[in-house]
Amino acid sequence: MRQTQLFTRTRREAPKDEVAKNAELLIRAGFIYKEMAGAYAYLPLGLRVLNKIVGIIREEMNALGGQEVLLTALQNRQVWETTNRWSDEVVNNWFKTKLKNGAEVGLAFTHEEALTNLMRDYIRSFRDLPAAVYQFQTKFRNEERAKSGIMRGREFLMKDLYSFNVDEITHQAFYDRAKQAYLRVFDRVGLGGETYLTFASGGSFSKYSHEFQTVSEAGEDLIYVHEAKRIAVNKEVLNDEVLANLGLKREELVEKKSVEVGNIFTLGTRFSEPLGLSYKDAAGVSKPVFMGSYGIGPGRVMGTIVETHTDDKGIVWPESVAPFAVHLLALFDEAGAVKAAADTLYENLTKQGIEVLYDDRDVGAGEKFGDADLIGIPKRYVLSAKTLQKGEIEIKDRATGVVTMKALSDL
RNA sequence: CGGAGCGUGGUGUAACGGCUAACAUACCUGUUUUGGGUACAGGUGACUCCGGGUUCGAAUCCCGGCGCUCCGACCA
Repeated sequence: MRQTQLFTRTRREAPKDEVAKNAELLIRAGFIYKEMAGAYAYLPLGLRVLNKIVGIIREEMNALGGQEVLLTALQNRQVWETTNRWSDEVVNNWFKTKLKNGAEVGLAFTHEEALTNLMRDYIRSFRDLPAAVYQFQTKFRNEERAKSGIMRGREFLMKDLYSFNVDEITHQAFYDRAKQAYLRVFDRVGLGGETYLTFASGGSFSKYSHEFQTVSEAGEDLIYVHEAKRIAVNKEVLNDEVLANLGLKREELVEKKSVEVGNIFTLGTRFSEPLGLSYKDAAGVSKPVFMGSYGIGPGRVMGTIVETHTDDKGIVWPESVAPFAVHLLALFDEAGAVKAAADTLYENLTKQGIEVLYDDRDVGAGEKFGDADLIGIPKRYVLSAKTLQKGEIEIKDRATGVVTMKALSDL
C-alpha cells in the first residue's frame, strides 16, 4: 500500500486523555480511533493487525476441529432466565435494550446460553458428539470503569469456542488439546516467551480453570510463576493445598503482574442441564452434554503485544502480526531517480506477494524514519540516491536495529 | 459504584477576575532542504464542553450537568 493513499496520519504527541501505553502508541501511529471510553475503532493499519491475530487463532481452532459460526449479539431474555443470568443482580454488566413491542433484549456479553440453546436443534444422539463450535464476535460488557486502552473495553472482539462431549473423560481429552492449541496461538502471535499457562479458580465441575497470562506491568492480575515448569498460579487460588496439589513449592515461585489473554474453562453441565441440551447414549438413556468454553480476546492480545513489544521510538511488531512485512522508505532526490526506482521496487515486491507499505510521501527523511519507527513494521527498506548509485537497498531490522545491504537486482 | 484530577483552534499546552484568548505543532501558499521530524515568509483555523449564577467585567470564581483520565471495588 502506498502511504499517500493511507487516510490515517501519525501524531507527534500522545492524546492527553490516554495514559495506557497501548492506546497512546496505537492512536499516535494511526491504528485505532477512540470513539468513547472503552470503545475503539480499528483503522486500516490496526485492522490488518487484528485480522492477522484472528487468522492465527482461526487456524488453530480449525486444527482442533472447531467449526466456525457467527451467533447474534442480540439476546433473547427467556433463554438467559433459564440459566438465571438475566437479572442485573446476578450479572451486573449487561447492556439491555427494548424492542419496539416492549420486549427486553440484551447485548451478549458471552454466548454460552445462545449456543447451548442453538445446539439443541442439532444434537440428539451420542453419534452427534463430540462437537466444537466457535466464533469471533463483538461482546458487550457494561464495565463500571473502562480502562487501559483496548485492554478493557465495553465493546470488544472475542473468539469463543465451546466444546460438546458425551462425558467428562472425552471432554478432558479435548480440553488438553485446546490447552496446547492456545499455547501455540500465543507462541505464534509473538507472546510465547512471556505467556504462562496459569492455574485459576475452577467451578463446580473442575478444580481449576486455566488462564493464559502474559507478564506485563500493564496487567491487572498477580500470578506466581514457576519459570522452569513454564506454569503459574493465579493469586486468587494460591494456597498450601493448591501448591501441594500442583507439586510446587512457594519459594520457587516469583510474583508477577500479568494480562489475562486467554481462558479455558470446564463448564460441565452448568448450561446443558437447565437449557435441556442432552443426547441419547448407546443404551438409549438421555444424558446432559458435557461442555467446555475457551476464550481469547484478539483486541486484548493486540494491546498486550504493544505493551510488551516497544522501545522508546514506537511499536516493534512481531512478524506474524505486523500490518505489513516491509516498510519501503524512498528518500527522494531532485532528479526523481529514487522515486522511479522505488515505484518499480514497490511493484515488484507486491507482485511477489510481499506485503509492503511504501512511504511515497514527499516529506523529509527524518519524518519518514520517525513514522516508520512509530508504526513498527519489522523490515525497513531504505532506498536513497546513495544506495541507488550502488544498485543497493538498505535493510534495517526494527527489532534488532541490524542494518544489511542488498543488491536491488536480488529483490 | 466510592475517591481524586482534568475539559481552551485538528493535536499538545499557556493566559493575575481586565487589551483583539497566546505559543508550539498540524494544515494551506511559496521558496528552501533531501539519511533522523531542514530553514524562512505569508495564511486558514476557538461562541475557551453545556446550562445557570456572582461581577462593571468570567477561559479564570460558584452551582448543576455531560465527557475524559487515574486509584480502589468489580470484571475476559
